[in-house]
Amino acid sequence: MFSPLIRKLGHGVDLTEADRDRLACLGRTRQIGARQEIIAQGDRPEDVHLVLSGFACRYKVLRDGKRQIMALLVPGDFCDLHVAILGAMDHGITALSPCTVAELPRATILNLTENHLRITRALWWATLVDEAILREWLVNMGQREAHQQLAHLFCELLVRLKAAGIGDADGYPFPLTQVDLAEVLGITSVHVNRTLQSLRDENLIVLRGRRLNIPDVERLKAYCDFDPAYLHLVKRVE
Amino acid sequence: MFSPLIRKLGHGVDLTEADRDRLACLGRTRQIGARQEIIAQGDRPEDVHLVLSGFACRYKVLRDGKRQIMALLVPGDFCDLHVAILGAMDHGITALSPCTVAELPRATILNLTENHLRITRALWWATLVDEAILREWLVNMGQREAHQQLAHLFCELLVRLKAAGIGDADGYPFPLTQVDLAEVLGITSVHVNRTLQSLRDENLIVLRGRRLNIPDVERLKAYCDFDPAYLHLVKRVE
DNA sequence: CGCTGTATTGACCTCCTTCAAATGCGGTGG
DNA sequence: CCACCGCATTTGAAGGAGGTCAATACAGCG
Repeated sequence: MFSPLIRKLGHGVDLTEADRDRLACLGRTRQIGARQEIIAQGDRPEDVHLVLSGFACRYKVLRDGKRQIMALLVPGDFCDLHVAILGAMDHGITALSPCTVAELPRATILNLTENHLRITRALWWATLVDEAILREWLVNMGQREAHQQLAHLFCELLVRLKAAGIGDADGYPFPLTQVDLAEVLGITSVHVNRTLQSLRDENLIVLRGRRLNIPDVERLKAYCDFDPAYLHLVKRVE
Repeated sequence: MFSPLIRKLGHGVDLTEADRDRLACLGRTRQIGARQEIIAQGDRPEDVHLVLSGFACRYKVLRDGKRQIMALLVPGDFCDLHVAILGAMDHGITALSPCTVAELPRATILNLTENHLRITRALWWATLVDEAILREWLVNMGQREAHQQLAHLFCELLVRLKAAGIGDADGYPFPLTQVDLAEVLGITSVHVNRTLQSLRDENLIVLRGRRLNIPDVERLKAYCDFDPAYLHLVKRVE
């Protein structure tokens, strides 16, 4: 049930069989429809939420109504591991597709982290990877232009989804609309549309029916100068 | 000596007098010249670095030579609290002005966090605030245009520096060049220049001799829709 | 088979970039 | 105190990436 999480954490920390069992079934799950709010800005959720299936996003809405998506959450990603420390949520979380979400009582998490050093490290590792992704997104927005931005995002998701056990070597389910993509990259949906078309024309991607395929992964990576090191998902030689 | 850190942490967690003493003098300090590297990309530093005075930045350089600054580090900010978990640095850290940096042996940090729950929480809180700042920067780059971006950055620094005990109610030392600013915001230095001029023309800021003054803080905040909640520096009513 | 949301297109506009040159300024040495 | 150097700031002109607005086409679905 929690396999996307366990799978992902395995890339950062060596968990024992017992650790895996402890993580294997905590709390209850909830189904969430596409476009439904999971956690609202300002909330102080009692439980920690974990995405088990589907896509969700962190976002902020400005006073003028513009929305920026600050993270895409895929299976194995936590929504709000931080809220216990920080107090209220300074942003919202919404499902982009139908989602299954686990609700872990805060006490369970606290108990785990107090008694199991390796699990604590694994969770900390996960939050640091989230931060590293955020940094790379900043680079993406600041220094690359639309074509490379999109390509880079597609490459990132390929790696992240593989780590969660989703999709295959050259494609994955992709429920985001062009408006969603625009809000991720900080550009217009009109411009996303035109940029996608040109990527398609160059046969760098095939995006159809809520699924993305990448005919030549190496070519796409080269196109946007993608280096997966920041994801910390490849165990390095010590 | 460590007062900027202690001051800052006090905004997030209630430290006891004893906790403060424990944080008050750890490890040795090092002077770093402006434009000197503090930690290089790919390093695996043995010590944890903490800025005590001056400004530094996190950055990444792309293959084509373009540089994106992903964080400004001011007194009280850690450079690499995360590296112990994550392995190698996936980015570099450079001094933007002459800096004093404390080098805390990793063992000291580990020891502190193993034995003092409140300090652990405080350090964790600090990394979460860093992450929250990163998210807001993403919003800034994605949704605001240059004028508001700059204004927002200036407002953020006013609050952060005050929390570290630097500057006064309406201004602070500001050693960044226009090129640095450009690399923070993901725009050209030429455009930074023209944008600064127009902010000056509207008397929203006074930037001269490496010092920034804000004649009317409320007006500047309103101008860029600044809400300091994301900094988690104001203790909220429970 | 109509409804609703998403994708696509066109025309026009503007913010920001690019390139290149000029000006200003703080520090240093004479 | 002045001349000079290197760096940062400023300016101009021209071009391009991306934005805006609004209409149209399309697709899934009850």
